Amino acid sequence: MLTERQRLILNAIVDDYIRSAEPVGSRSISKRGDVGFSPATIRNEMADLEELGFLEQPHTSAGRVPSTKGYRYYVDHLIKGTQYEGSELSVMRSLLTDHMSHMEQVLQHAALVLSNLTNYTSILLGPETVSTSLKHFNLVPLDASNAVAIIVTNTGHVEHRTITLPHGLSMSGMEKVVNILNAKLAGVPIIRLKSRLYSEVGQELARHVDEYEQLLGVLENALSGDEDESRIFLSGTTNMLTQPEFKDMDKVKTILDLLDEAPAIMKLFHDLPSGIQVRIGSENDFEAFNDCSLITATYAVDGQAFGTIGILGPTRMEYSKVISLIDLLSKDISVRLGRWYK
Amino acid sequence: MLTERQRLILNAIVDDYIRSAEPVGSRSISKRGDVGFSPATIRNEMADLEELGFLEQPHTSAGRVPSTKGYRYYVDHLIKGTQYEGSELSVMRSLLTDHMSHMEQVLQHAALVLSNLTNYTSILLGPETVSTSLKHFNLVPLDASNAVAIIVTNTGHVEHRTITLPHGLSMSGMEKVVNILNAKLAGVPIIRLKSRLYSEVGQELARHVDEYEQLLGVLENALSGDEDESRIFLSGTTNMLTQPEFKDMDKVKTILDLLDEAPAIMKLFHDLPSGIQVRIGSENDFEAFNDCSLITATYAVDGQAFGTIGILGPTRMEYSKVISLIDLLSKDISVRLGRWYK
DNA sequence: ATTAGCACTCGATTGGATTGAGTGCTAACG
DNA sequence: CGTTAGCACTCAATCCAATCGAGTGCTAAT
Repeated sequence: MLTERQRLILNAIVDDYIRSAEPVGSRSISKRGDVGFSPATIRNEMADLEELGFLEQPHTSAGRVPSTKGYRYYVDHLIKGTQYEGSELSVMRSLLTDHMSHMEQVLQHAALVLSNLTNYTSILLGPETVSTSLKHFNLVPLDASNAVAIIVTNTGHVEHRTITLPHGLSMSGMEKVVNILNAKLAGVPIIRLKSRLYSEVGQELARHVDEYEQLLGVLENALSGDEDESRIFLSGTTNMLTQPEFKDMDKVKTILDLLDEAPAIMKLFHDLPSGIQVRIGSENDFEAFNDCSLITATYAVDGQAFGTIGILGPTRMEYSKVISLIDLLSKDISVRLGRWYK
Repeated sequence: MLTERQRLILNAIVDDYIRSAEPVGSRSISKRGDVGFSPATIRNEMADLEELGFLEQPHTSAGRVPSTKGYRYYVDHLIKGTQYEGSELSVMRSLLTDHMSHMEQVLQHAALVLSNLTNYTSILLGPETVSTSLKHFNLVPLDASNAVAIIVTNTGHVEHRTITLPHGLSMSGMEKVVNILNAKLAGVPIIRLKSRLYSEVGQELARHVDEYEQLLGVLENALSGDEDESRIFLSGTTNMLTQPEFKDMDKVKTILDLLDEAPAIMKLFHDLPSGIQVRIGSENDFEAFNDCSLITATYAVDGQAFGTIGILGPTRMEYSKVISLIDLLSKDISVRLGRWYK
C-alpha cells in the first residue's frame, strides 16, 4: 500500500508526464504547488516508487516515467472523479444534435466527434452479431434473373445484396420464397441463419420451387453478412502521427495497418466486460499495441448489450478526460439509438 | 531539343534516382554500363541539363535530382514502351480471378491488388454520377411508418435508405407511389432526379396521395445519394509512410487526412482527359500534393466512360511499372465489369 | 570533342569537450 | 526522526572543430 505522500507524488508525475511527454524530475514536481516537499525528499520517494514498480527510468540521470503498473494505479485510484470539462461537454452535445436517419450514421458521426475532441483514434463497434436477429427479409426483382435481397435486423440495421436467381423462378414463386423465409427465419439470430436455412427451410422450399438447391446456395450467400467489417466505425487514425512516441514510422505503419483489418480490431476488443474499461500498454495482449492504451465503454439499447466505444491512444493518454467523455458519449448513444429504435 | 546523349544521361539519372532516392553523381552513372562516357563529360552534360531545367541540385557538391520538368520529359519520351513485368502481370491476373458478385467488390479488390503490387496508394473511382441514371426504384415496407427505399442505377449500383413515411399511407398507396416514380423517373440521370421529382412527379402524386408534400420531401432525401463518398475506393494509404521523402510526419498527416475526404479526392481527380494521364509534382495544382505524382487511367464499360483508376506515390515513382500495370488493370476492369454488366 | 587532373565546395561524419538535468548519498538541521 | 541542503557523480544531449568524401567546375592535354 502506498502512503499518502507517495500517491501525491505518483499522481504529480503521471500528470506531468502526460502533459509533457518527457521524463519528469524531482525538481520540477517540487516546484508545482501541490507537492510541498524538497527535491531531495521527492527523490527518495521516487526511488521507492521505482522499486515498487510504479516508475521507470529510461537511464540513470534521467527523470522518471510511469510504468504500466504506475498508470494502472493512477487510473484506478488517483483520477479525480470524472471531471467533465464543461466546454468540451457542450461542444459534444451540440455536435451530436444533427438529426440522423440511421444507426450507421449515428455511429460514424459519433466516431468523428470523439476523435476530434480527443485527438486520439476512436473506434466504435455496432451491434454484435450474436445479439442481432433477422427481423424481415425481402426480394426485389431487378430483371429476369437478378434481384436485390433485403435483410433487416432487429437492431434496425439494413443490408442489401444483389443475387442471381435460378432460371425459371416466377414472380409468384419468388413471393412464396419470401413468405417461407420470413415465416421460418424471422427472429432467428443472424449467426444461426445458415444452419436454420438448411434444417428448416430446405424441405419447405423443395415443395414449392423446382431449382431449390441452387436457390438455397444463393440464399445462404445472401444471408451471410459482412459480419465484422460493417460493425466497425473508425475515425482519427492519423492522430497517431502527431504523438511524439510514434515518431517511428515503422511502428506507426504496423498500427495503422492493423486498424484497417477487421479481425485485428476484433481481437483488440475481445472479451470486454461491460462498463468502462481501460487497457494500458502491455495489458492488451497484442504486441503491436504495447505502447497504446485502449479505453472502452459498452453501451446498451433497450437494456440489452449493443456495442462498444473505444479510444485508442498512447499510454501517455489523458485518461481522465477521455474516460469522462467516453462515459458521457456511451450514455448519449444509448439514449439516441433507443429513441430512434422504436 | 535534347541531343541523343543528353537523353541517355537524363534517363540514367532518373532511373538511378528512382531506385536510390539519393542525388545522382556523374561517377555513378559513368560506371553504369549503358553510358560509355567519362564522369567529366557527363558532368558537362549535367550542367547543361540543369540549365535547361531538367535537373536540380540540392546544393553545390551534391549530385543531381530530376525536376518536375525532368520527370515530365522522362515519362513523355524516355520510358521504354510498356515493359510488362511478367511476374507481376501474372500475379495480378491470378489475384483478380476470384468471382465477385458486385461492382463495389470488384473495385475494392482491384484497389487492394494494385496497392499491394506497387507499394503506393491506389485510388479507384466508380461510375460518375453524371453518366448514371435511375433504372429502378422500389419501396419495401418495414413497419407501419418506415420503409426501405431501393435505388438501382443503370451501372448496376444498388443503394438503400430507410425512410419514414407519412402517416396513413396505405399499402396500395405505396404501390402507386412506386409505380409513378418508376414511370416518370426511370432513365433519368441521377443528378436530375431532384428537379424532375418536383417538376413531373409532384402533380401526379398529388392526385393519388393525401400527404404528398411530406412524401415529396422524404423522397427527395432518399434519392439524393452519397454522390462522391461511395464512389471512392482507396487502398494502401499507409504505403506513403514507407517512402523516405515522407519522413516528415506533418506532411504525411496532411496527405493522409486529405485522402480521407471525398471532396479533396474529387479535386485531385478533377478534369481528367480519358486515357492514361500522369500528373507530376507541382503539375497537380494542389499544394499538399506537390511531392506526389498521380497516374490515372479512365476505364469504360460498354463504350461509355465509367470511372478512373489512380495511383498516388512520390514524384520519385516507378512510372514505367505503374503505367503498364494501370493500363492493364483498366482494360481488365472494363472487360470484367462489362461481362458482369449484362 | 573528350577526358584526365586538380582545386574547391559543402553536407555528413567523427570525436572530444561541455553542459545540464537528473540522480544517490551523506551529513546537518529543526 | 523525518526532512533537506550539499555535493559528487552519471549520462544523454549539445556543441564545435576537424576531417572526410562525394560531388562539382574549370582548364589543359590528348
